[in-house]
Amino acid sequence: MSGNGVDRAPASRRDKPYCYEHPRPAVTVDIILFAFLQNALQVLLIQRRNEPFAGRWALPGGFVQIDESLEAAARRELEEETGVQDVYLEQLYTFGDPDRDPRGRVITVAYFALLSADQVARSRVRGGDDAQAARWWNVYDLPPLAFDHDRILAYALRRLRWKLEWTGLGFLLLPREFTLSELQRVYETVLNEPLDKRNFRRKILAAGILEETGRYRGGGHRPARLYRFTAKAVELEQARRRFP
Amino acid sequence: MSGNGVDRAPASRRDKPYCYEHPRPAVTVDIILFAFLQNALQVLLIQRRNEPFAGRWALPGGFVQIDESLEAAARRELEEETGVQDVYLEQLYTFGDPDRDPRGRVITVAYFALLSADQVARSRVRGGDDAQAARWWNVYDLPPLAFDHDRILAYALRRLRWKLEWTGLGFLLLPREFTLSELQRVYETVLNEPLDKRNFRRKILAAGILEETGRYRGGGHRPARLYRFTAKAVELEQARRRFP
DNA sequence: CCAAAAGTGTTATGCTTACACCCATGC
DNA sequence: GCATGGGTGTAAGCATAACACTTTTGG
Repeated sequence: MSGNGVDRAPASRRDKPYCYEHPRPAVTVDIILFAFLQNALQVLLIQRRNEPFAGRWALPGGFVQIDESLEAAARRELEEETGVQDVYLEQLYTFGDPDRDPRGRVITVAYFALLSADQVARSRVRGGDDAQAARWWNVYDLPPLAFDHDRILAYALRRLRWKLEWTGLGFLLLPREFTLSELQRVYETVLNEPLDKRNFRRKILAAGILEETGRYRGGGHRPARLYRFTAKAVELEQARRRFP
Repeated sequence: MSGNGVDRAPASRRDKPYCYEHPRPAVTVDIILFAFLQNALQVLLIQRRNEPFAGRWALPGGFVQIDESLEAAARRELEEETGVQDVYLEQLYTFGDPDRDPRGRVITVAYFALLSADQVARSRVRGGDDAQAARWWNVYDLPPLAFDHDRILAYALRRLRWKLEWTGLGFLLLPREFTLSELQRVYETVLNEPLDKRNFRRKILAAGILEETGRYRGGGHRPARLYRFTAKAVELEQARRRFP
């Protein structure tokens, strides 16, 4: 390994002042932001304003600043895009094929994020500098995507499914208080298969990560008990000797 | 996102000829190479020759070339270090804290690899440019490591354990033909707990990824049947709707 | 009283675990 | 013949999966 320092170039080259002995890739983070809206699993996409892929939809993301961690970069992008903080975030995979971006070598670290319904309500979704528009798309009905973002998204969906099959973290997509039927609908939508009501309830309650609020949601018919997740639910589920 | 091109600087600055508008991190791959030697789970480390951490042991790795994929970089490093090809390789995680390398911003994509006993036998372990020495270390008895490599290694071990708990891929650490007792010893060593012989055999045979060779290994006492893994074993186990 | 969603238990099946003795060989 | 590792089966407990009816409310 050789010198890793940076040299500021003289004023005559101020347009490209960061110089290195060897060529370096650009490093970005891309965020796959899932939310559960209108009874559907949705993902946030932004429409690109510039070439390449102008007009196409893409995952939100941006360059990693030189002095911020990867996760900090992901959180920053996420907040820029939605205004929301304290989002459940998890590193997904790093995509670095040399030709994945026609402008040059760009390595992207993909993060996947789950936005609760409360957070969606508080959020103000907007495009960044490079985008005309930002909106939620149903994951089962997506437009063509820019770059290799279809592949990244497919992978994120696999991971989300795995997560819900093996952990009880589905409540991260719901509001603070929710009914078991709502939670079941989340699982059914993500896993894309129907689940047995009694078995679902037994299993999710046995996990010990939910507690009753004592309140009820009346809505036309028999009121449903409201639950919330316990303070240590996320931690507990993460620790359940699964991976990662 | 702004210009991503590269400018070759004039001859006067030929020492650092690659210039960019914004500062860029260096990107490396690090390999956690596991093998099962002398009845122990071992990992390949190289001793650093240069500062920082001169004399300390570190994971093998190196810079990602500008025109190679991340996995290709990992395979190249692996072959440089060991001379072995066709290794089982899997992306682990990307570590990118700003201060993980005192020389500057270095983001590393960690890959973990499993070397079969045959491959170990064929390999010629040697240090790279930057190393004085390379050798195998028992994972349960490691020296202090350079950078954040202890953290990376701990994570790799967690992943390996998870892999062996949930898949039958332990044979990747053994020679082409092996006995069930040898396979069990691999699992016990990696998981660091004793396993029941009968249950282990039932489970591993039920997975349908092993077949008898018809041959036996005599070694002092009652000869043991030799098994090999089937051609599609790796594929099969990967596909078993687990993650990743 | 009817529509709509909430809520609730039991049984059968398969998987996991625990556990102890005989077998084949080399010396 | 004995020491050493190879090889085998069964029973109990536990988790999963399948399955249908009653309850509560609003209109």
